[in-house]
Amino acid sequence: MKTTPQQDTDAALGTRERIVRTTSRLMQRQGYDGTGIKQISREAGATLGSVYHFFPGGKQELAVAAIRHGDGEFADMLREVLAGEHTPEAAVAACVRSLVEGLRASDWADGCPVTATALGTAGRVPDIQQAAAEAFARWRGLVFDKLKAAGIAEDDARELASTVISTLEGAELAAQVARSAEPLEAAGRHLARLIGSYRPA
Amino acid sequence: MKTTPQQDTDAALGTRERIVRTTSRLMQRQGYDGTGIKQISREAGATLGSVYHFFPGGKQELAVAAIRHGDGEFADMLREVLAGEHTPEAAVAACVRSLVEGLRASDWADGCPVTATALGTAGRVPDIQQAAAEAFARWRGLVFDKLKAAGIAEDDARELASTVISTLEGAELAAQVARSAEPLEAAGRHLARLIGSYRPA
DNA sequence: GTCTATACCCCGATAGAC
DNA sequence: GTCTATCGGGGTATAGAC
Repeated sequence: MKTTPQQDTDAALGTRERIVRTTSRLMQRQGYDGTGIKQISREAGATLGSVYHFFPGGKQELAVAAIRHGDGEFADMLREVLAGEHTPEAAVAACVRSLVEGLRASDWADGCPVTATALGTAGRVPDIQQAAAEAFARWRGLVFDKLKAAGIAEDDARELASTVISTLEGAELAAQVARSAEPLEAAGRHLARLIGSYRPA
Repeated sequence: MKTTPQQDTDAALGTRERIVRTTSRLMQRQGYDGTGIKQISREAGATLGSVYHFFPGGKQELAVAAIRHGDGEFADMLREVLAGEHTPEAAVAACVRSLVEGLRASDWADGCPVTATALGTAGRVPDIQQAAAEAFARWRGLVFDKLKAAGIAEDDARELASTVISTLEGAELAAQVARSAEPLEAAGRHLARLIGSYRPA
């Protein structure tokens, strides 16, 4: 039985990991400025002293760790759906289904684990911007590999991978704002069509 | 000569309008939680009393007014480029150029005037979410009209308009994070190609 | 590593004179 | 409509016992 409002699987984790996951989840929903360190320590079941023990750099260091964590989570999901489908078109569709599922399960609250944090600090905190840029680049790289493996020319694949990630980001945002899966589903269909137009006969 | 750090054209404006513009500009860069009412009053050259006189609903009412203002600004830009180009493909390209110009001019700080505010308050403040949803819907409507006028079937045009707005949003975000025009330029080329694939012969 | 207490500051919001 | 003063609370961060 839990006495703190932390997430189900966090009980057996180390303190540091619990803090990182809690920070990631909170900043994903509330952004950087909307998330307080006291709230993090409360919901992670750690004292304020522990938080500053593991993250002496304070809130900025916490945000960077949270973005890296979200980066890894999303990359894992991407790798899984990319590996589970034969064509990149099917993989994009599977990715959309996964994103829709996550949004619905959270009542449209949990979008991209990087966007909210990165957007609220654009230009103000270089470390955070850097971590977000690395995340986006990693995700583009995973899509690029899949497109290239499907026989698409390298230059085309690189540009396409960029647009696939951009479009999924934007459509997830539109879905959150509209509280509807439609923008994501339309984007998935269009991305599949676009990718198909680049495939070798 | 100015003594307050407000924007150039704001000097002759009424107090209310000056407050709205300042709020829109600040929340666009810093988000809802990152923007303080005292900062708004300072940069708008209005006293705190004036701010609460015009916006008794406080910060939430300010945010809604700021989003409506940003909505109108972006819609005006959209109408202008859509009317200035014959084909929807050319219009999308012109739109990308306009977005890139705005990003560069602000050193990649000024992205979509709605996203940052809406994202940081997703689910928490229904009024803000509603205003953001209306903005997105309006922009989709403008693109829809252009696509339909180009002879694209109504159902296709509706879905395409959704993806055009989603992709531009996502690509602008990616461009901010990467501090590079590339994601937006790639997205523009791909959107033109996608639209072209729906046009009647 | 964990905990409590606290310093110092800015937050949103209000009151009431002018 | 404009202005100043202030309230109550929460923000980040630190100090130092255990």
